[in-house]
This record gives sequence, C-alpha cells and structure tokens, in this order.
Amino acid sequence: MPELPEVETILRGLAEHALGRRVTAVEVRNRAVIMGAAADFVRNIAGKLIAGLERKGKVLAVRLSGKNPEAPRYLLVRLGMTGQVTVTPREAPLEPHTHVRLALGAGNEELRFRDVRRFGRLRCCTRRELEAVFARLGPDAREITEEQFLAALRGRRGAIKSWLMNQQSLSGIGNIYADEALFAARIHPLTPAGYLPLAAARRLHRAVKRILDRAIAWGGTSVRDYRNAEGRPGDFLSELRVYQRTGEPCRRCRRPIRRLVISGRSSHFCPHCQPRPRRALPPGRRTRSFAGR
DNA sequence: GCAAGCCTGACC
DNA sequence: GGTCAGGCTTGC
Repeated sequence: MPELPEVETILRGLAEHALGRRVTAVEVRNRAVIMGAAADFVRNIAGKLIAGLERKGKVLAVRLSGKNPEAPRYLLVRLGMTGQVTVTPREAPLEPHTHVRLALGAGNEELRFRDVRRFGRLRCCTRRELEAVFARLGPDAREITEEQFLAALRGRRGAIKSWLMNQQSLSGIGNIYADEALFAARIHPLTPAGYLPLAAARRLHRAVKRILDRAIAWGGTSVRDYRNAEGRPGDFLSELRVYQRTGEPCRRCRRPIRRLVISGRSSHFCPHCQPRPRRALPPGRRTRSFAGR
C-alpha cells in the first residue's frame, strides 16, 4: 500500500525519468479518477513541462510549467490503496485499470496512472489550492520534530495506532508502518496516545523516522500492488517485523505475533514485547462529572 | 469476506 | 472537537 516511503520512491523515479519533459498529449480513459471536469484536466496539463515534484505525507504534487500563479499548474496525485504511477514505453501493452496516460516528449514514453480499486485520485489545481490540501495534513512524518510530535500527542485519548494513521497529526503513515513503528518502539497499539510516558513517546518519534528512512532505502514495501515509477516492486516486505505476520514468532522474543482490529484496521503486534500500558489512566485525566445532573 | 486510504456523517 | 463506523472498490 502506498504510504510515505512508496510515494517518496515514486517521486524519486519521476525526478529521474519525467522531470523536465513536456506532456505532449493527455488521455483520460476513466474520468472517475479525476477530480473536477476531465476536459479542464486535459486542457490544464497538455503542453506543459513537468517542472518540479513535491510531496507531503502521501500526497504527490507535480509542478507544471506556467507563469500565472492563479492558473492551475499542479497535478496532485493521491494513490489510495492500489494506485500506480509509472513511466512506460508508449508501445507497451496497456494493462487493465490504466485510467490516465500522459505522453512525454523527448522520448517514446508515457506516464501512466493505473489503479485497480480506484480509491486514488488525480487533480489539477493552483498553488493556492495545493497549499490548502497540504495545510490539512499534519507535518510530514519524516520531518516532524520531537517537540511537534510530543505536543500533538498531548490530550489525545484514542489509540496510538489510530493516532499514527490520522493524517492530521502527522502525515504519511499507514497501516504497515504504524504497526512496524509501534513494534520497534515496544508500544501496545491500543495505548491511548496522550498516555504515553515521555520516554515511550520519544522512542516512537525516533522509530517512525527510522522505519520510514529504511523503507525508502529499500524502495518501499510491495505487499501486492505497489510499483515504483519504473514498474518494479519495492523490497522492504522481507524487513517487516509484524505486519501480516500473525502467528509467526516475534523476531525479538519468539512468541507468536497477534492480530487485533483497531478502528476497523487490523493491527499486528507482539503481546510480550508490546505490553498493554500498566497505568489505566493518564495524568490529569478528566472524569465525567456528575455535578449538575 | 477481507484488505486498504480517505471521506462523510453520527455520536457524545 | 475528537473519535469511530460505514462506504467506496475489486481481486483473491
């Protein structure tokens, strides 16, 4: 599933294979993946140069050439669960679920957007609109400082697992890296976020960054559908310690990994290495008041 | 029936 | 305002 490391890997691939090239033609084969009118989408992209690449969390933004700051000149890509962005020879057979094709000048290749489950979206927007999208996301998980991380945890009563996946507190983490970071930091996924002892919260902040950096170095994780810009899978799957390893022995203590559903998401963890928090209540907990009833 | 990211809406 | 369930989608 494309999370921060997968999107970053695609960005790097596009920097190598698509940056500086002109979009000479646009074909929308399935308008359901386009936000807004498909005709506007085509008109705003066709003929432009791919001038830059940006990312915040799991959102990829392709900057297109153009001088008018009020005109749409960003292509926003959200990969959803099964989205793929590849640079492919134009004559290569069109795989099923290929929804958008951008022909690239200076070579016989095209940029393809493919998405089996169609949770992904493409959108053409202005700088202002891009900034509004980014503003709704918390700090990028690789860039968030310890101070920001600790401050964002404060007062949160929901499970730390859900907190990590909520893109408003920090952005870029999905189910795979949430489970992996919690295992590395030895934190039970149901621990209320704001109850984490300071040392544990610091461990988690460091674990998040380390896991993401390592996953990027391995080119991301391909559980099934993820492919980089060259169409190749990532290699981090074999490095996963708990995700989708239910029943396998924990790499640290050899006891079996267990699975738990938290907010409708499966969570994988080691009950021995990630014990439930011993204290049930946080410092400064507010109880339900019966006064005035 | 399950997996998943993200959005919407219900609930307190 | 925070938290969570539900729905979207399709291949296994």
